Amino acid sequence: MKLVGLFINKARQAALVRDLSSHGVELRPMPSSAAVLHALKRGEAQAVLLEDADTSLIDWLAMLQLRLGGIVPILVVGGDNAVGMVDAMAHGATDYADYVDSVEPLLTRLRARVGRPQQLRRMGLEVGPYALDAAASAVRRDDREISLTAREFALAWVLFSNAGRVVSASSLTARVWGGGTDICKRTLEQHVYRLRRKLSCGATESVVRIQAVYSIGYRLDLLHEQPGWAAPDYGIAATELPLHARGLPQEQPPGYLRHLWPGEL
DNA sequence: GGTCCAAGACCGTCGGATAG
DNA sequence: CTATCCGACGGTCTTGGACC
Repeated sequence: MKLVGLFINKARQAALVRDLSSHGVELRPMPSSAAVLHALKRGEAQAVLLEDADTSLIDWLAMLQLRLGGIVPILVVGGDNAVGMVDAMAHGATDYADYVDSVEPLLTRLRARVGRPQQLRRMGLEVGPYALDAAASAVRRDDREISLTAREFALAWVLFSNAGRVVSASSLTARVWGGGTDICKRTLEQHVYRLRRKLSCGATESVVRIQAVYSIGYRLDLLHEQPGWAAPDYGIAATELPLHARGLPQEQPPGYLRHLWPGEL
């Protein structure tokens, strides 16, 4: 069995490479999520191993899930500053295993997942009148399909899944293009511009707005309250915040975001 | 402290180049 | 032809200094 992996903790990475190797599993650590995609594209691995390392894990999962479409198993190994199994699974991990004294729990998970047909864990998002279908890379509004390119859909996914919250430009780049890639800021702006045009195209009124947050990133806002969903309440008026923090949400993710599961699309 | 202004940084948009 | 990337340009916003 061949794996590629992303780790923050290098000592932990070395221990895993050694322990897995003794059980006939080859783990190749990668420098970035972009390198992981490249290796998978060349058929050099059957699964991806990620270290549960706080916000890095969420970025890795978002990027890999969007680009792999659930075809390749993504297993998460518990680590320092872990976000935990529930959050990892909610963000698209195929499975989760702790690695404390023994590599056996991880091996068991690997044997159960690698080489078996994958069930897509999370297939869609519903934000206000918009529904995002990850399998089809499409966005629907009021039964009207908005056709997006792969990059545009990846960008939309990250923004919609963080509706009402500011996503930094660096985080957007990491999630859409993968960490380690050197993407010009103009490229991100160009894709945001195209996405804005497509989301508003044909609609009688614009319901969402991709708001630039000066020198920080972007935030997707829902503009009109409708039955069944509500605008986010940031708690503190933006004008009460210091300049650099205006637009940053102060509370939990908004309630109008709902993940869609197979059969709901 | 409040206001004005200039400089620099940033953003939105258009259009061209390149690769598949 | 389409998707992606980047340069150019004009408009907007932020910041810091000068002045009252």
